[in-house]
Amino acid sequence: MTTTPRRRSESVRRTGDEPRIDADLRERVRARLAHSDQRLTNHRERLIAVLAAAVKPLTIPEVGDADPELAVSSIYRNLTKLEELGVVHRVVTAGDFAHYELAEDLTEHHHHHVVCSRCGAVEDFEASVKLEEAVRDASRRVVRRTGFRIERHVIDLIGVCTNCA
Amino acid sequence: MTTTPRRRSESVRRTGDEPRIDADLRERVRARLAHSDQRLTNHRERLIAVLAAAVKPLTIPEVGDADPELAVSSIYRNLTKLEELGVVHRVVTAGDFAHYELAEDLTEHHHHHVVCSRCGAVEDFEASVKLEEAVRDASRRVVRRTGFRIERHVIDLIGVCTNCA
DNA sequence: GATGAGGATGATAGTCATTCTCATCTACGC
DNA sequence: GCGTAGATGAGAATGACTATCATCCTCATC
Repeated sequence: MTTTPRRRSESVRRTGDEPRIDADLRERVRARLAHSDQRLTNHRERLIAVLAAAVKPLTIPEVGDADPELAVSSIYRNLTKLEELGVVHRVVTAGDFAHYELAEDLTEHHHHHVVCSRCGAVEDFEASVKLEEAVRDASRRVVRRTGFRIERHVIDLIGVCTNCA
Repeated sequence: MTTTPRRRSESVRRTGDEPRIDADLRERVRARLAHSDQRLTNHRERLIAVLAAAVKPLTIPEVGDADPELAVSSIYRNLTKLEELGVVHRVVTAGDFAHYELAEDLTEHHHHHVVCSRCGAVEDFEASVKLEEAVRDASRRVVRRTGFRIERHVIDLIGVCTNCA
């Protein structure tokens, strides 16, 4: 815990009750939940809505700020469950909080992360075709050598963000 | 904290008092410490010795198992300090414990990691020239776009190790 | 070879993100 | 309406990590 906690209550949207979420996305999430006998509850849909609206992976406090109706314990519980089901993905950084984003196969947007080593802030970037090819080659080699079943890859660029510099 | 703590007390070496560490490595570490008015104490040298002997990044419990004379609180303190000084590097995974390894510029061995998403175990692998080139290109693009000062990159292959499969 | 000062050590207590508990609520079938 | 199974949320518990502080080196100076 060397970094200071980040507070960013910026746009606290006071939505009435309807979570804004694309109908197509909702159906895909619902299908994935149903596959494991899980419901897409109102709260879960809101959670998805917050993540879908974000342009970068969010921490739990950020999710709570974006929709204050969501209780912290429920955010944790639901994010954990949604991660098990492959709906969201947890991004691990050196910061104090884990970051969460929608799974790539739901957003159709394969990307990677730029991470600030000071404050743990995360941004997205897209890799070149050459980079993706090279990673795929490496995966194949590693599978042969170690016996790991490789499921995905992470490419992080680590540096210092403009805020911390 | 979904994974169970890993206990691996394998070869608990009862060294007399001399930490086995390559003289060249010791001088480079000492120089780096001296640069910030830090001493290379007996305990720190042992810590380095444990990491140098390992073929993969170790957790704090693993370091403690490898050299039981080292107190846990001192391991934490020293690893934190050594990381600040760029002597060791902290590897963040989804597991319960952080992993530590010697910094690459001390080992002259640029490499990346294969990480088990179940238990957090880590192995090393080396990337192809093509992969490294592609990452360097991506870094340059990101620097132009975001203003981040990029210092290094992480390429992790995430999967399930043979133990957990 | 004492002395003292500054840093290092280690047992223990504290911190805090995350997980667990459990009483309550909600959705839905009967 | 009634029952049941899962979802919620406030607060307690967990546990990796950090801070504290009395004690122990290390080493230069006398």
